[in-house]
Amino acid sequence: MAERPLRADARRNRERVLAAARSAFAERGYAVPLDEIAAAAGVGPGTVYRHFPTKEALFAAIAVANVEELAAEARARASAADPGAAFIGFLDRIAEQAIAKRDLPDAFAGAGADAMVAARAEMDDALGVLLARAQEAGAVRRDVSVGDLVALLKGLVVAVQGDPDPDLPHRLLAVVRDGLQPK
Amino acid sequence: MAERPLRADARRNRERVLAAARSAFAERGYAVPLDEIAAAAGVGPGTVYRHFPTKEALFAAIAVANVEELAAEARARASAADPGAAFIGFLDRIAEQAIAKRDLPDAFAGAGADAMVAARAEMDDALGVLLARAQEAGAVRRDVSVGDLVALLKGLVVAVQGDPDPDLPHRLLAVVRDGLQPK
DNA sequence: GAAGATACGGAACGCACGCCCCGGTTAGCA
DNA sequence: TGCTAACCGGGGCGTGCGTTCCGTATCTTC
Repeated sequence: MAERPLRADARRNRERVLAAARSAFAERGYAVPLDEIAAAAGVGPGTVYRHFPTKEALFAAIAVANVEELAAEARARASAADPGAAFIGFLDRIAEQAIAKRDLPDAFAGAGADAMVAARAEMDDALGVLLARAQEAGAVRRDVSVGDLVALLKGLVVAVQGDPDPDLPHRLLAVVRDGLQPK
Repeated sequence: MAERPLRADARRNRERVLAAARSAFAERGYAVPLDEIAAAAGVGPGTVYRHFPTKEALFAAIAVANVEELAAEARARASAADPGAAFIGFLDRIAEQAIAKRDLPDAFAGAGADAMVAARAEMDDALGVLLARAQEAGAVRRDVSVGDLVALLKGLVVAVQGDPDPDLPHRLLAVVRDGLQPK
C-alpha cells in the first residue's frame, strides 16, 4: 500500500470537511444531513464521499477524536498527586463538554460503531485507573464500576442537552459527585 | 359535536392499534415506522390514520398516558406519612420503568409536543409537592429544583437504555439518591 | 506549456417513511 | 334480509437523505 501524498486541494478540502462536520455534528448531532455539511464546507456532496466512504465513517472520524481526547485527558490526570481531586476535575471537564456537544450522546449510542469500540475501550482503561486510584484514596465509594460511571456520565450529558440554563450541568454534577462519595 | 359511538370493529381496531403502538414505542422508541405498528396490529396503515391524524398524535396518546400515570402516582404518594420515603419510593418507580421503556426519553424530548405540555406540567406539579415535602422533612437537599430533578431522571432513564444489566438502574439510582441527601 | 492523473461538483438514483385515496367490505338498522 | 353509511386495506404519492456517476476543472510532472 504505497501511500501517495494527496493533492494540495484535496488535502485542503478534506480539512474543510472535517471542520464543518465537527461543528455541525456538535451543534445538531448525527441527524444533520450530509449535504448540509458539504455546503458548509463549500464543497459538493461527492467530494465528501471521496474522502470518507460513508456518513458514519465521517462521524466516526470526529467522534473517535473527541473520545480519544477525553481518554488522553484522563490519562494525564491519572498520575496527579491528589487522586480524588483529579477524579473530580475530570468530571467537571465532562460537564463542560456536555453543554454544547450534541454529538456526544450519539457517539456513546454507537453511531460510528467500528472504530468507536477501540476508542471506548481506551477511555474505559484510562477512566478505570482514575476511578481505582480515587477509590483507594477513599474519595469515591467502592461499589461503582467503570461501566456504572460511564453510564452516569452518559446520562448526565443527555440530561443537559437542550436546556437553556448554562448552570444546570454543574448543579447536576454536584448531586452526582456527592452521591459518589463513600458513605 | 354529537359524539356518535364508534362501530364495533372500529373500536376494536382502535384498541389493537393502541396496544401495538404501546409495545412498539416502548421497545424501539418513536423511531419505529408506522407501517410496522399497523402490521403488528393486523391492520393497514390507512386504518391507523383513520383513528389518529398523524404519527405524532398516536405517540402522544401513548406517551401522555404514561406521563399522567406517573403524575397520578406522585400525587398518591404526596400525602404519605413519611415524605422522605415517599420521595425515594417514587424514584424507585421511575428506575423500574426505565429498564424497558424506550419511548420515555422521546416523550421528554417533546416528540408529541401539543398534549405533552399539559401532562408535563401536571407531573411537574405533583413532583414539586413530593420534593418540597421531602425537603421540609430534611430528607432532600434544598438546592435542587423540580427542573433539576426532572433532568436527573431523564438522564437516569437514558443512561440505562440498552444496557443488559438489569441491576444497573438500582445502582445508578443509589448514587443519585445519596447525592440528593442534605450534606 | 502540454499531457496525464487526480479531484471536484451537483444532478440523479434508490430507498425508507409519513401520509392520502379509493374500490371493496362489513356492521348496524329496518 | 336488504340497504346505507361507516370502515378497512394496501397500493401509491411526495419528500428527505444517503450514495453514486460522470463530465469538467485543477493540479502535478516532464
